[in-house]
This record gives sequence, C-alpha cells and structure tokens, in this order.
Amino acid sequence: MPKLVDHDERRSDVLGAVWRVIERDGIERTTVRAIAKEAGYSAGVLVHYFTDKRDILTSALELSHRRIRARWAEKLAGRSGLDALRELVYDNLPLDEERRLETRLEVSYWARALSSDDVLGVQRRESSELRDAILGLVREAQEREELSRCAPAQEITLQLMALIDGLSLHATLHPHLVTDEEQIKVVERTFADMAR
Amino acid sequence: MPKLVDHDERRSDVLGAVWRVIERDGIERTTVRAIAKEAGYSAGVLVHYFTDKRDILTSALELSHRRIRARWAEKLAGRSGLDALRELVYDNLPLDEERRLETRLEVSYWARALSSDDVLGVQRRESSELRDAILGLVREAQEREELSRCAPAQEITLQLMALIDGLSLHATLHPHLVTDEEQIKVVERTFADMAR
Amino acid sequence: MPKLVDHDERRSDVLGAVWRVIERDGIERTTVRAIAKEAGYSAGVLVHYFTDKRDILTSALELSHRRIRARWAEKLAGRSGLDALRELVYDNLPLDEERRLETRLEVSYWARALSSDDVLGVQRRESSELRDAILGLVREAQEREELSRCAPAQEITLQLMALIDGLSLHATLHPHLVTDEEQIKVVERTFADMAR
Amino acid sequence: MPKLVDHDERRSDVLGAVWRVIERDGIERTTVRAIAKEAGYSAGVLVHYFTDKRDILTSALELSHRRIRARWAEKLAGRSGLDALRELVYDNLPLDEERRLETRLEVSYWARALSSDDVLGVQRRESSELRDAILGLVREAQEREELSRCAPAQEITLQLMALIDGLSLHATLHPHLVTDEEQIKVVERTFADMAR
DNA sequence: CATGAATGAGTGTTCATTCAT
DNA sequence: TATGAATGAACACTCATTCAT
Repeated sequence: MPKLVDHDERRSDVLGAVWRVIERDGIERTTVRAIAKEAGYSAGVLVHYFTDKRDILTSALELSHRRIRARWAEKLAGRSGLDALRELVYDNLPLDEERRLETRLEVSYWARALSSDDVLGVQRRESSELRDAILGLVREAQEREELSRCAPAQEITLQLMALIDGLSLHATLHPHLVTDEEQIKVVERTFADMAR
Repeated sequence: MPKLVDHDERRSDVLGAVWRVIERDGIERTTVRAIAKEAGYSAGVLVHYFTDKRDILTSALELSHRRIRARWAEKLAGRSGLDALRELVYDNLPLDEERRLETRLEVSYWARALSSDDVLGVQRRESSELRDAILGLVREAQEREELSRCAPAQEITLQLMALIDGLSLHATLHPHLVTDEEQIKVVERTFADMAR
Repeated sequence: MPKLVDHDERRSDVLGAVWRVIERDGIERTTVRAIAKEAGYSAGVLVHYFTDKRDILTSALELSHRRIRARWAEKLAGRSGLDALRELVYDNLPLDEERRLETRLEVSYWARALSSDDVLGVQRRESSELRDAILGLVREAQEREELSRCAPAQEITLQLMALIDGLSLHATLHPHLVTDEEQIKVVERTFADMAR
Repeated sequence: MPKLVDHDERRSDVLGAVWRVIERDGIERTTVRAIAKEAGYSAGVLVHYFTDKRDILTSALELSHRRIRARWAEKLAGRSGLDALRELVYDNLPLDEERRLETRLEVSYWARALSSDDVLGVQRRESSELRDAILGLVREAQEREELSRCAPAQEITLQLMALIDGLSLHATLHPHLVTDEEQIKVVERTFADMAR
C-alpha cells in the first residue's frame, strides 16, 4: 500500500506557503524554490500538484478568494438588506490582520492582471461575485427603503466597490494615514449619504 | 573635447522608454535590455544615468508623477474651491488614453510598493502631494459653502482619494464594466452628497 | 500467498511500450514515466523488472532484434541459396509499416551506440547474426552458381549489409524520394550484378 | 571603442566545440554548459550568437556540411565524369580520421532527425545537394560511356548514396569488421558492375 | 561617454531514482 | 509486488551587472 496523500490538502499547504512567501518577499521575488522550501518540500514536489508556476500563483489567489467568500456566507447568514450590505462591505476592508493580509495579497496580483490573462480572469470572476452580491443587497435595501431609490442600484454598487478597493489600497500603502476608524467613518458617511 | 550630453534629457528618454516597455510587456517582464533597446541605446549606457535597475524603475514612476503634477498646475490655474477640486479629481481618473496609461503604470507599481521601500516612498510622496492639494481645496470649498461643513475636511479628502484609486482600478481591470460615463456619474453623485 | 507474475511477459509489455514511446516522442524524449504510463503501470514498477533506464532501453532493442530474427527463421524455413538470401535482404528493408517501425527504432539507437558500449554491444551482436546468416547463404548461392564466384563471399556480404542499412536510412529519412519500388529495383540490380 | 568580435568566427569556435563535445560525450549528453566550457566561454555567452540549443545543434551540423561541400569543390575541380564521381564517393566515406569524425557526427544526428523537423530539414538539404552532385556526374559518365546506360541515372544515384551511408555506418559501428580496404573493394566492385 | 561582450547567479522545469507504505 | 510521493541534481535559459575597449 503506497502512502496516500490528500491532494487538496497538499495543495492548500503549498498555497498557504505561497501567501507567506508573497507577504514576506514580495510577489516578484516569489520563486517556486522559495515556495517549496516554505511549504517544507523540495522544489520537485510541486509538479505533482500543479502544472507550473503560473498555476501555483493563480491557484493561490483563487484559494484566497474562496476563503473570503466562505467567510461572507457565514457572516451574511441570517442578515439581509442594508444590514447585510454593511457587513459585506466591512468584511472586504482591511480592518484586522487577517484581512490586511488578504488585501496585500490582492494588491500583489493587480499588477500581474495587467499582463496576465489568467490572473485577470481570476480577479474578474471574484470581482463579479462581489458585484453580484452587493447589487442584490443594494436592491433589497432599496425595496425596504433602507437606501434611497434616487440612484440606480448599479451606480451605488460601483460606488461601493470603488470605495472598498480604494480604501483597501490606501490603508495598505499608507497605514499611518488611514486608521481603521477613518475607514469606518468614511463607510458610514457613504451609507448615510446613500440613505437620504 | 568631450561630447556634451544633456543628462536630464537622456534620462527622460530612457524613462519614457520604461513606460512603453511596462505598458507593452508588463512590469515583471521589463528588463534593462528591453528598456535600452526601446530607448534606442545599448544596454551598457544606462549605467551612466542610473545606478541600477531599481533606480530606473523608481525614477520612471517619479517622472510620471512630475508630469501629472505639472498638468494639475496648468489645469488648476485660475480655478479655486469646488471647481478646482472637481477638475483635480477628474484629472486623476482614467478618462482618456493618456490618463489610462498613467493609471496602468501606477497600478503596476502598487504591488512593488509592498516589498520595496523605495517605490513605497515615491508613492507616499505623490499621494501626500495629492492629499494636500485635495485637502486645501476641500477646506476652501467648505469655507465658500460649496461643500457641507458637517464632515471634517480630512474625512472628505480620504473619501475622494479612495474614490479616485478605486474607480481607477476598476476602470483599468474591468473596462467593459466601468465606462467613462459611469465614473463621472459616481463622482458627481459623491460631490452632490458632499454638498448637502 | 503472493501474487504470481510472469516476469517475461511483464518485461515484454514494458518493452513494447518503449517502442511506442520512442516512435511517438523520439528516443531523446523517452522518459521512464512515459514508458510506465504507456505500459499502464506506475513509474515505480519498472524497478522490479529492470535495473535502470539504460537496461530498459537496451532490452527494448534486444527484444526487437529477437522478434526480427524469429521472423527470419519462419520466412527462411524451406528456402536456401539465393532464394533465401533475397528473402533475408527484403525482410531487413522497410517495405511495410511493421518493418518501417523497426527501422526507425534501429536508427534511433545508432547515435546512442556511439557513446554507449551497452547499446553498441547489442547492435554488434545483432549485426553479427545477420552477417553470419547472409555470409552462409552467399556461400551456398555461390556453390550453386546462383551468385558469381569472382567476388569473395565476405565482400558480397558487406556490400549487401551496407545496401540494407543505406537503403533503410534513406527510405526512413527521405521517404518522399525513396519509394518501395525504388528500393526493390536497386536490390534486384545488385543481385543481378552479383549473379554475373 | 568597444571590443569588437567577429561573430562568424565566434560561432565557428563554438560549433567546433559542439563537434568535440558530441564526439567525446555523445549527442544526448551534449549540454550548453559543456559546449560553452569546451569553447572556453561561460554558458551565458552563447545567447549572443545563437537563439537556443536547437539553433546551436543544427548550426553545428550545417557547418560540418558546409566544410564537407567546400572539400568536394576543391577535390572535384578539374575532374569530371566517372573520375569525379569516384572522388566524390570516396570523399564521403570514413577513410581517414577527419572523415570518420564527420561520419560519427552525422550518425549522431540521424536519430534526432526522426523527431526534429529542424534537423531533418538540414539533413534533407545536405542529402539533396549530394544527390544532385552524384546524379549530374552519373549522367555525365553515362554520356561518356564510362557507366552503362542500362540503369536509369536516378537508380544508380540511389544505389551509390545507399552504399555511402551503409558503408559509413558499418565502418563507424563495426570498425573491426570493416577496414578501409574492404570499403574500397566494395566501392570498386560496385563501379565495375555499373560500368558493364 | 558609449559599446557590446562576457559573467554568473538564479529562474522554472524535467526526470531518473529512491523508498515508505 | 506495486504504488506514488518525494528527492535532488541537472537542464536550458534569463538577466542585471561588470568591464575592457
């Protein structure tokens, strides 16, 4: 009987190592050797679980997205309308160390999306999921009159998504200037404006 | 009698080539050879004008920032208050090909800022300039009652900066979903909310 | 109660897979993994039947040689002299798909014989068998006056062997220039010349 | 003033090193590192003169072909008909150390031609040149009645080319069985037969 | 100043082989 | 026996950098 390994688990191990190496060394210095070492394997093992480096990097981003979505699902359970929307927006902001890590990971891939269709595809899919979720909740909130019906739901959605990524970026690159409290204030003001 | 060379002009030539190579090949595939070739020089020349690749890349970003600021200065001349603020925000959005290129260049460096203090420094300086400009105009607009005084100027400034970068990113990565008109609508709505 | 495995049969399975992989991918891209996969086994099994890759490749050549010799034995049964000699020469030319495959396999190993004594040994043994067979039949044919006695049997034998390999090579590398008919014509003319 | 290098000469240096490495280690163990080392350069230099390993190996074969053809041109000068034909055939046999090396090089590439269209192309071009040269001389010899007109020139040409490669291969793989004298005897007998 | 040849470390990837199960 | 996970060396190739000219 050969030693059997849970492929998905092994992939997760490696992808977790990818996150750590990107966080530590930067994505442009993230090599397969460094990933393997961080994961505790030799460089040759990765070939069993991934086709190539491209596959490793896009998979690492996808796994992060999956975890983020799983967290939504949990947090949004039992909520609806503006309440759920507020939860969703906050969940996508770097307001604790876990989400700050996620944001830095995300930012690391933005540049690559400009020249890699694979990465762009992964990001568009994720962006699309978030947009759909936000759009649905915006409509729900408008029906309940929790948000003003003056603005089209599409427009509000774009405004919120831009706010999320803009705040995430500023809080990531300029943490000394953008505190958690300031992020929250801006979000609350935005929601207040949208309610009128 | 040595050949006299305008150092600054030569540097600008090279840095312009950097922009084109990044745009064409992506920043992670931008090599010094490709830059030299694009600029029409041999690979070895760059050593006379830059200390190393790091210097070339950060200088290219700095030059872009200088050009953007020069454009503001021109556009903002004779304007003030909300009028100037609106002009400044629009000038920082990817609403024509020139600014779309600038945005893609900026996005290309965001990931590098996470692992390079040099790049981070350049971006913080630029960000700081923009923040100061926006903050000054916000205060002016509030004094003239063009913007509501309910919100602190600092908060409004952060909201606008997040909006700029968030919209820029979405318009860059998802141009099929974010048209120029939508960017304008979101900006106008934001200003309208801020005026109340 | 251990599972009993017919070693020779297993070896033949694997060696047949070697032929197919060499034919499909080229001998320099023939890997043990590809061989194992083609044979329907896992990569690690081969260790039970072969000492290493070198052993696998030389064994594959040897098995091909054994099959070719078995075919002679059958075809030459009941024949003798020039009749048998002609049969033997034709049997060593790539005149149908089976023998074209054998020729390509043989050609694949020629280069390796130059730097591998193992492969060289296998090929010398096979060459020696063919030479002895041809030499015997040449002598028989000369005794029966089916071939001229002017030339020494050794010389005729070398001429025929060179003809076989030379035609095989040309028909293999330049199939558009060397048809089956042309091979036959050249062989017949050679026999006719030898008969005089 | 930079150090200027004669590119063609450098290429020749490297390609000569390729021949020596193939001769010494075998073509399948011929690495770019070994080639560079043999040529006295570092591995990275080759990039200045060749696009990749494929280019290096095919160029090495092409250069050998060019040298062989240059030797013909010299040897055939002032000769014609059967005399020139005989000279040409002998020149293509491994009858001295130089030509034995050339033959081993040629044999080394035969297997690669089966799976590399580049190598096949180089060999077909060379083969085509030799065929044309032989065919022309055969026709000339037939016109002068130095060779019999019974056989078509095409057929005689194929017979001679097969003889050349067949003898070359046997003399290379089985030098203890095929002496220079035996090669010459077989060639002379073949010409004698063709003359009748 | 400028050239481009040259270096050598480092990249992603392949693969024969080993070995615990 | 048979598996397939794992290794580690080797591969071709890239590239920032150095340097004699």
